[in-house]
Amino acid sequence: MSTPNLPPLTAIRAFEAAARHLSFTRAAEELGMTQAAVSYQIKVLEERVGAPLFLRQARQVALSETGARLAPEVTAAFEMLKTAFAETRGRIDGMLNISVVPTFASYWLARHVGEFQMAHPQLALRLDSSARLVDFATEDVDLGIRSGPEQWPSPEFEGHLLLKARFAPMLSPALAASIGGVHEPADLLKLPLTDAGDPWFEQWFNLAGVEYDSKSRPQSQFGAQHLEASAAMAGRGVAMLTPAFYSEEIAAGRLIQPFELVGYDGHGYWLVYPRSRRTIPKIRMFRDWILEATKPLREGE
Amino acid sequence: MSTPNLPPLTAIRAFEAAARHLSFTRAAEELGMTQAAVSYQIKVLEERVGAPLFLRQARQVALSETGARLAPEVTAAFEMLKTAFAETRGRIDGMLNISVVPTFASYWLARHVGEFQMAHPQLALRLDSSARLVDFATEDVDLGIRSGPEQWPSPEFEGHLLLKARFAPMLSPALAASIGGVHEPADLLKLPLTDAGDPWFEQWFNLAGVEYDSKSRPQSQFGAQHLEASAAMAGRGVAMLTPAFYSEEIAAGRLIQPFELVGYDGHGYWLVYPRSRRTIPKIRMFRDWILEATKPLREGE
DNA sequence: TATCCTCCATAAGGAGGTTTTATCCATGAG
DNA sequence: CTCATGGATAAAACCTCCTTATGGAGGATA
Repeated sequence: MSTPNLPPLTAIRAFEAAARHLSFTRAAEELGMTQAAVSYQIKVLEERVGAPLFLRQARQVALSETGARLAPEVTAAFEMLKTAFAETRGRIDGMLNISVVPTFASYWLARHVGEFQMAHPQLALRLDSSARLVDFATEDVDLGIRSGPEQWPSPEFEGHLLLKARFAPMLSPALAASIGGVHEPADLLKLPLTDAGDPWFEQWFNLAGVEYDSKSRPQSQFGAQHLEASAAMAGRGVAMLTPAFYSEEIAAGRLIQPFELVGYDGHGYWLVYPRSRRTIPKIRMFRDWILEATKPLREGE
Repeated sequence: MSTPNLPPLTAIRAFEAAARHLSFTRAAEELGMTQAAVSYQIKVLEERVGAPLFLRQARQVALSETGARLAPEVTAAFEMLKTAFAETRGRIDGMLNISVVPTFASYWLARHVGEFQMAHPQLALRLDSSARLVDFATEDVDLGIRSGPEQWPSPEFEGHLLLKARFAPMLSPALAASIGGVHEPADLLKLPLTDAGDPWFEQWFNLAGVEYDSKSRPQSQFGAQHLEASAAMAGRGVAMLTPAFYSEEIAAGRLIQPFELVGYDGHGYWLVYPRSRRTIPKIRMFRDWILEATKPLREGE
């Protein structure tokens, strides 16, 4: 079929309201405009349709036959639109999609997200844990938690530092025992490293006064700290981890941190989201919550 | 429920088309606007809704979850509107409402309307025959056929003279025979008149050189000529009728017009309709047809 | 891998559709 | 008869919406 080009939508909307109220004046009130505007729009529509839609009677208008046939259909269509957008609004407001780097997801968020859900039970949370860099334009994500350098440099994104990514070597008690205990930093080099190419190793050993060259090691992949942690707990090597994440593992004896010395290269975990969306309630709710909840992580250092 | 105020309708329309095509460019083509305009409208809608509706991917856009939920509903709503207006158009274009004064309806239109319907079978005709003055604003009427004075005086109505309302006395043959035949105008005064107050009687008798004073007679009601005609044919009196309407009755012997003398006071039968609607096809069709079909009535005099 | 092509985003500017203001008219009520 | 209500209309202001122009990103092509 060809294009039966609809009449101007504003005119249709005016007609719809007027048909419901059988009054231009009340329709104008509902639509937040003047009676004159409604009258004009109805006239426009009547000219477009080629027939009167209302019969102007004394002190009131009545639907013409044409108008009477049209009105229920039009009202129904608008009803559909209204409910569709209302539902959408409800769904959007009630659903929070967060893309989180795996490490943060596993070792902090997983353990604390319950607090947020208790505080905001009306919000459904959907966590997507992936190392992929989130693109708010391409993916369906409200908030991201990413690791990145000191200043999150972007005019279009808002960024909040959640936690500085300090690091220190960790390993399983069994692995330490296998070489008679780890007493000085150099001892660690007697053991396998979970990700020898990680520049953190070089930085930390340099800090500890031990020579170490990462250039000769395999390339690291950043952001997979949780995998290294698993390997370390399994006793497969020494991992360079962020202590704040693993206090429970240390307390439980699954990991030990042989030295107090921690490195820091300016990287951290950031909460990020499009600046344009910073005032949306659910965004603010989560931001406020997580900034408060992670405050101990930042203060302790 | 409160007013869930819809987002701008133009934005919704752009979204609807874009969602169907999964392309802003093609949506713009369909809507007869530029891609930039669609992009802008989508953006407006996304800001209103508070969530992205499309995921901008390379060389194409995809619906976001929100968009995907919204799209079918919105499309359905627009579909309703389109079909509603399309049907309305069909019904309007195919239906012609005419309000006709009874006399003209009975004695001319009824006998000729078949010709019009043969010529335009796609048009459904609805004839309303009433003496009431038609008000195009208050009633659901496309065309009117009324009687009125010489010039149809109105800037907002178009008027075409169909027939001059000449008049002459008529009566049934039986009634004429009852007084031994009608030989001169004054003979008519021996018989009852169907509507003695009709000014036409006064005018005609004056024309005929016979004294007659309508002031003393009961008040006439104009436009009920068909009633007088019926009365005359039933032999109940002499009626002042427009000869053009009753040629068949005369030919059939149901009425006789004893004198050639006809009166004329400037009144006539007019086709009238709102000037603003003069270019509508069905209006033009009927106007052209009836002007042509009534041409003999005007030429014969 | 350099270039082209496609598709979307964005800024600035302007036209035209909407709306408002102000007023008039008709009708029905008090 | 006067007032109140509801709609129509004209003129002018407003502002939304669209266009033009341009840029950027990502595939496609060679």
